[in-house]
Amino acid sequence: MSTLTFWKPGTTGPGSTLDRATEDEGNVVQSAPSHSSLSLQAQRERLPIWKHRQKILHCVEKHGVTIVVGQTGSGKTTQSGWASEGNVIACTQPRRVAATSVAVRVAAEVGTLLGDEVGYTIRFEDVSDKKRTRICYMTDGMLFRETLIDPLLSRYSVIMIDEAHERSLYTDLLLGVLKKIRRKRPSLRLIVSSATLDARSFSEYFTSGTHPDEATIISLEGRMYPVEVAYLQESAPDYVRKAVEVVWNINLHHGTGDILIFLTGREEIERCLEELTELIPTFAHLSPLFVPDAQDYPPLSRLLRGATQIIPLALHAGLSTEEQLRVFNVAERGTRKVIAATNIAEASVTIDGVKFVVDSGFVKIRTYNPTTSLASLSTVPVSQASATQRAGRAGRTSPGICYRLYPESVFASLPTNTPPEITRTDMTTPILQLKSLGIDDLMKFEWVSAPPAESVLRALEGLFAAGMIGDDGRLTPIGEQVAEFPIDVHIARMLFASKDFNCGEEILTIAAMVSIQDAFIIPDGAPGAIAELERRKFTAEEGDHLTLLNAYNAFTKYGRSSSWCKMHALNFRAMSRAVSIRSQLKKYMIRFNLPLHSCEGDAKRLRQCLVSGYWRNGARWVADGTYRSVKGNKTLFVHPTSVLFTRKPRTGWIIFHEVEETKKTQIRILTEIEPDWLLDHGHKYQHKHTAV
DNA sequence: GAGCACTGC
Repeated sequence: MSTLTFWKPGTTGPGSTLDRATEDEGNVVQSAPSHSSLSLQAQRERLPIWKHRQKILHCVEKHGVTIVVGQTGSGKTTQSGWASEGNVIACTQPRRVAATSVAVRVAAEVGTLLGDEVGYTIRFEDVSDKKRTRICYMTDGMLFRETLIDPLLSRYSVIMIDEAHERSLYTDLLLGVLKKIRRKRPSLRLIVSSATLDARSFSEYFTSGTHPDEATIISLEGRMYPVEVAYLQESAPDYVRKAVEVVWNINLHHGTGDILIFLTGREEIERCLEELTELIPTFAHLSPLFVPDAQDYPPLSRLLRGATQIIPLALHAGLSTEEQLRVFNVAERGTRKVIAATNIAEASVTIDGVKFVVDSGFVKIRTYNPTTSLASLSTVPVSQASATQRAGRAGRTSPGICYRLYPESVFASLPTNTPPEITRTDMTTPILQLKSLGIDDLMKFEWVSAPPAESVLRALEGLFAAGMIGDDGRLTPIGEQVAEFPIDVHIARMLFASKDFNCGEEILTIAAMVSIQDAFIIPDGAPGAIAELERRKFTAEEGDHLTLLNAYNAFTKYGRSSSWCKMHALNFRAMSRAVSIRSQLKKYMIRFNLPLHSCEGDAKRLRQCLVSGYWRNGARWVADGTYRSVKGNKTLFVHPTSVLFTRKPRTGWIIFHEVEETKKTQIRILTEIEPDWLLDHGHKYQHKHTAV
């Protein structure tokens, strides 16, 4: 084992960007607690916002937009005039768990029942009362959706956007719409809560084109412990290996405290934990009894006394809920948890008790290339903001240390922030929604960060080709309706087409099933082979769409139980989500008078209907087992999860749900079709719009 | 014959 030398430039003290306290996190939704006055007092002390409420209220009264730096939660604004007489305060979060857990806490603090004065609204769950709720926590996507119904958001007097620095797609869209709303309705007050680095740009955004007093910035003290940052003197060629070495050294030289390692994906996490457990028996079996004379091995004896037993744990989104919850078990005395995690641990999941962070400095990020219309998943260096956030994970309950597996010079060269999601995503759905809001001139829309012009163009072209917008650039009647569907544009288009093919019932299920990820759980090794056999029971020879339909129907038939899923290699969480999505989409189908006819086992009709949504995604089988795309003749590899992974389709032609570039260009969720069906749509397209 | 960062409606 090589010795590691880290250079320690000093402690990051209060006032730095590390000093940010986040109050909203917590993965586990708490049950509504009943507070004694003592614990209520304790809660207040934990919420700096309570201490600073007068300061915030003062700003909110004086300025249209208040940017709050370093603090979250809107606590006591409830008791101000802003929440009286039919006025409601909205408070948005980028994630569902955050929206619910903050609502639970604030309800307890205010001393009301959840869903009464304080409530929350997230997809599939509305725990609020139209008349009584004064402060409503919600996801930013939910509030954006509300603008489609009430474009001025007239029921709200104050809107607070929390975690704005994360720059989620809907945070950005919401900020853009809110700036527009404030011109028409200046009485609406905004509070934007962000980390230090972005505060000024938010303030500049809201003051540009208005008067300089429009926005103000206030800074609140955080409550976090200092985190010492150590850098490697040289970059490691293999950061997984290096992470293992660093963890082992921490284990030898430092006292108690859990270790959190940031890696990029499941494969790395598994390798890291494997190498780590390989080390454990190496040292553990050399217990003092088996060492002939400890005096002869001073380093080893020191090691044996100093080494704490480690508990290796993985944390990534692919795990079941049970497996994810294991990271919250408190380590027994004399042991420490070593958690190898993806970016999920950066903001979504907070683990207290972590004293050491080991940061690889890399992250997997999804980017959309508008030129090729391809989404790609690639490993890139993290941003400084991200690295800072990761380091902060070591100082939640006590002072900590963050080991960065790269030199400080590399940190200095990292981009300041991760590019906002809106700049690296397919804009088709967002643009349809903005059009539905009456924003027809996208050139005039004030983006916080503009998406690439090509992205906007590509989206407009696609919407035009799909008949969602007309020659005048405005929404067509069907475009208006599709904009309301909480699903991808082309899938929504397919739901409308089901009317012509008499298969609404089945297409609805397929629409829900393609919206979830990973319906099947196929683990590695021997259990994987058994799971594979289970999956074959659902396999339809026509392809994956029908296989998913079979799985869904079996799931509902056999009682929607978690144990049944376990037996049949299905992901219970994902399947339950599909049930919720289906019932939500069904409401829209009824509203738009789309019949819910069954195709009565006529798979041909079903496949024809699929082509109406997916005709742009056609491909042809070639002898080497890969496919060539109809559009662009690109080589496409079948994803190994497909039932057509090993089989040549009878007709040689397929449509697919999505394509993604990883190491290869892969297509997921395939169905065999007749080439004529594709041509029919192609002709229509060519005929209607000559410019492809 | 082989693989999946993370959200959201």
